[in-house]
Amino acid sequence: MATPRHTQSSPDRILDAAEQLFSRRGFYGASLRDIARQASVQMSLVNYHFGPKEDLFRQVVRRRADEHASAIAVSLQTLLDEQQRRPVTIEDVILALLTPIIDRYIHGGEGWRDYIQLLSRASHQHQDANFIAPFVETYQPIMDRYTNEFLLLFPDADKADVFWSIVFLEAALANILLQSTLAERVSQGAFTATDLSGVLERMVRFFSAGFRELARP
Amino acid sequence: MATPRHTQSSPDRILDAAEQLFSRRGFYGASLRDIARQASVQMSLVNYHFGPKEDLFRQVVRRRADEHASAIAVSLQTLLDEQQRRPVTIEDVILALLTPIIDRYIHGGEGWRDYIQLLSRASHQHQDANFIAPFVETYQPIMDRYTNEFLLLFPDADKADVFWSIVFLEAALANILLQSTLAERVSQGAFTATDLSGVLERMVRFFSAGFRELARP
DNA sequence: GTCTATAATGAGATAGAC
DNA sequence: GTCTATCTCATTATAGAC
Repeated sequence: MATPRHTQSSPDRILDAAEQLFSRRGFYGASLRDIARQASVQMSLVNYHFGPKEDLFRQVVRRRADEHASAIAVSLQTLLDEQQRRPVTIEDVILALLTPIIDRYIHGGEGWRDYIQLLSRASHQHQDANFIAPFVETYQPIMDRYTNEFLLLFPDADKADVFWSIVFLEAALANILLQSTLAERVSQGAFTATDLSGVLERMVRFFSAGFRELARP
Repeated sequence: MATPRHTQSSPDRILDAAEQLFSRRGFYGASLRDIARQASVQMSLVNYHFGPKEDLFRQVVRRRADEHASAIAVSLQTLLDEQQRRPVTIEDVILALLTPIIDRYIHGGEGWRDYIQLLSRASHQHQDANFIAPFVETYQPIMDRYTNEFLLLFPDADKADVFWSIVFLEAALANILLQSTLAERVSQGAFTATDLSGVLERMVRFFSAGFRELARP
């Protein structure tokens, strides 16, 4: 029995390396050569385990997307169950949507941070259908349910106002989680976006106020 | 005198083609081959006129960034001049910041839309210092002045709350202008982000409410 | 300024031995 | 499953004729 040089199997190491490099350099910028090198395997093994580059990418996405989509489905369902005992507010729904991903960003380790960068980046790569397809497939059903919930909260509002409010929320979320230097530049160095302490509470307050203002009939 | 096959000079055609392809496929995804083909020139001409790929990219950015940065500087100054006659509101400052870019997006033609996609994408590419450097150099000074103006509007607020509010605003702006399919997905086809009619007014209302809520001391 | 031709490198993918 | 070796193609960049 050979002593393994690595604690993880080759496929796992390849997935981890691909996740990191795709998230940092994008689909085109990350080469299979670099991925193989970082995973300490031969290039041919990547193709052996995962097929062509597009397939590798899809499997990188699926590994985390399924878990995350389930988590926001659960948090919404928990809220709907409570609804029988108390009225649900816009703050509740926003919190249910944001908590799972911000939790994973803060406590999920490097792999989750890499995946979340990839997810955020995908929201900006819509031209490339292949790039966003694995995300859309996974998230579309649950996001439709959230949209419906937002609409129910403001039954008298113009639907376009509610749609735009959701777009503003999702757009801000995507950028923040990209661990962007945006926060650092805005604050002129006073804080970084990596420091997400308090951002969840701030987003809930900020965007709830926005929803209420814009969705006023 | 040869009859020119094109109304534009070769360097202009190359810049236009590069702008479009960089904005749609990113820095790595757009090859010099494709850029040259789209500009109807030989590949060697690209290098002749603009040097290496990074230099070409920088010149694509600079062509529009200078004009846009000037425009938001002017709209801020106009506001500060009015300030002697009437109090300036958060709505005024947000409007001054957003109007120039949304105007250009709607009325500036394809070139401006391509550039704005590039700009939005850059806010997501912070790992690549070379990629965002030309943007930061141009926009940092004027954005610092806007940040200062936001802080002055809420003198009693926690500065972190104001910084985060700005991050939320800029993040949403970046995503919206990317002509993202996000809006289409959220509304389940009811409208597209390309249809930006009314988005300016909606953003001003939505984000003003968010600022006021979050910046309450 | 523009062309042809080509260098030099890196890309993704596969064949075949072990 | 893993390796070596190689194929084929696309990439950026440059040399040199006109």
